[in-house]
Amino acid sequence: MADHNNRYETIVRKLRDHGHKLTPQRLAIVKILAKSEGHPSVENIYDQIKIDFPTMSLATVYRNILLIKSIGEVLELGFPDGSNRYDGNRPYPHPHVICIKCKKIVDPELDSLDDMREEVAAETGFKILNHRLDFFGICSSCGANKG
Amino acid sequence: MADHNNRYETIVRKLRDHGHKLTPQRLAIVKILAKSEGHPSVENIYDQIKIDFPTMSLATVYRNILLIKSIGEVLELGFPDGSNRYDGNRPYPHPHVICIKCKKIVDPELDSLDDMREEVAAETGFKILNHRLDFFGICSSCGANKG
DNA sequence: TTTGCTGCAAATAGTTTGCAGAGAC
DNA sequence: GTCTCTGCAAACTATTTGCAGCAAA
Repeated sequence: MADHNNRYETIVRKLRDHGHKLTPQRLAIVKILAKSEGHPSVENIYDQIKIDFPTMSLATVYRNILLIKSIGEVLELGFPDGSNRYDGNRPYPHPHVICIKCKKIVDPELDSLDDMREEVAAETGFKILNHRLDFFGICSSCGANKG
Repeated sequence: MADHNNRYETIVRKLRDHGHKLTPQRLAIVKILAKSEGHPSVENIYDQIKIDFPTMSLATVYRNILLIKSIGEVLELGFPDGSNRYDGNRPYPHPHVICIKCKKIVDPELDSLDDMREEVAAETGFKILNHRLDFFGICSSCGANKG
């Protein structure tokens, strides 16, 4: 998809503009982040890259994700159980719907959140900088395959 | 406050109904959960109880919170950085506003969330079971004391 | 008296870090 | 040629678990 190529180019350019070197490992990680629809995990990224780079280290994945986060080009979805999922396509806060069975993560369309932000700011006196909204449930495929 | 006493009684009764023993350590943990407005952390609970029970173990705090969670009487707010905060007053999902400076957590009043749940369910085909909504920002006290 | 609970210490697991060699520019 | 990056292994830290003694009911 054209969007994914754009994302790849955008992130690579931003890395270069910030003076970071473009190693093959780094580019492989960027490529996966840019082209994934499915909010991959660190392990997921690591496994995909090990096919082409058998010596790839998990530490390198962690370090590069940290770097790409620092330039604002990936959204980290950390969960309290310690799992992490990454969105390289929409690196800004947006709601997620998570299937608790198959762990699929979907981006719903919701536009009432901006109103809510203002409502919360007005009510609490906080200056709101960020937010996180997750819905947990059962997706239609998992709901159909009842055990 | 009467509400807090009610919460304490409710949780103790539910523990007894489930056949759990009422040890002094357990009751001390319940008391803190029931009376706290401020969403305490495990360390926070631990430190408060050590004043009266110097031999109290962190493991006991963890085990009892797990138990109280299992009977649905405390809401665990786990954060991706590994920190945890607990709400023994409203043990059901509700939005939170978190100050990123002083770590204060406030419960805002928001009623548009139920509509959102239905909207998401209709749009994605998920059966929504749970949700989590956090706003992050600077509270008015921290905003006033600019460094 | 029975059974579950506590305290201690060790184990666990995802992530981070130190270091020496490799490689982008 | 310089300076960052990588891979490996060790370190880190919040939480969990095994076990022996203790205590609620």
